[in-house]
Amino acid sequence: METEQAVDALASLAQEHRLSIFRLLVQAGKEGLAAGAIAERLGVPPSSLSFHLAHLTRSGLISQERQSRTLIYRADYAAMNQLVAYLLENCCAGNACAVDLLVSQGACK
Amino acid sequence: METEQAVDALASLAQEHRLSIFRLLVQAGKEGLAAGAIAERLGVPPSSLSFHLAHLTRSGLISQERQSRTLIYRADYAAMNQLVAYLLENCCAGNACAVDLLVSQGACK
DNA sequence: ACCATATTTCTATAATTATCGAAACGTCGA
DNA sequence: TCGACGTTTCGATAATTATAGAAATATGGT
Repeated sequence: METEQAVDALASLAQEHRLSIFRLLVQAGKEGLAAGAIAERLGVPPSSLSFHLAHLTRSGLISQERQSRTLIYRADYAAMNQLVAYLLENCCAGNACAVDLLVSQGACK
Repeated sequence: METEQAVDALASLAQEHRLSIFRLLVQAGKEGLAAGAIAERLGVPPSSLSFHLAHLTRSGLISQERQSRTLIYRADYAAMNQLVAYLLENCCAGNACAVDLLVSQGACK
């Protein structure tokens, strides 16, 4: 992952509503969630939500699929993993590293 | 790490100059770098640089120590690891995870 | 005390981003 | 084909963030 992409992805997550959206979608898993369902849970007006969904989509962290009248959004785990990998590469540089910490904590399974 | 802190840290990194600063400081290690040295390498005017350093400091990702006339900045690895841990907890949720990927790649030692 | 150096804070301005109502668009069912 | 539904796009405005010169602060050397 290149720096510009990383900045885009970070900017997508660096906003309360968008981070909440992303977390919801991660929880929702491969089923994903309709825009309306997200709006309902977060209490964000439709046009504002749409703005944030578009932001996340542009940066590649989520994807969109039309299912008849509703639009289903899903977290893109690969993109998120790439972002985390980028951060780890740029934060480890031979120093103590989050990976060891997380593995020892049994995070992620 | 709480969501508000995570948003702050993400916002700190979601800016070209600040991400560059952070990467430089990670590379520099515990020695750290003086503000002037950073300014020189990045070609950012002093007052702008100061603005970004303050931003990173506020969010806890870097620390400041005065050494006579110069101010030394250092990356705070613990803070960065906490951020990455937050992201992994919120991106894994039982799914394929960056940690395994990175361990198998031998990232971070 | 004074001057030079390193850096910040102040201040104003420009640029970007967020908010959200209203209008438009795509899709379905009658 | 018409109306209802789910959602986006448009457009105008508010809020936040970035930029950088100039002035101020802190420190050390003479």
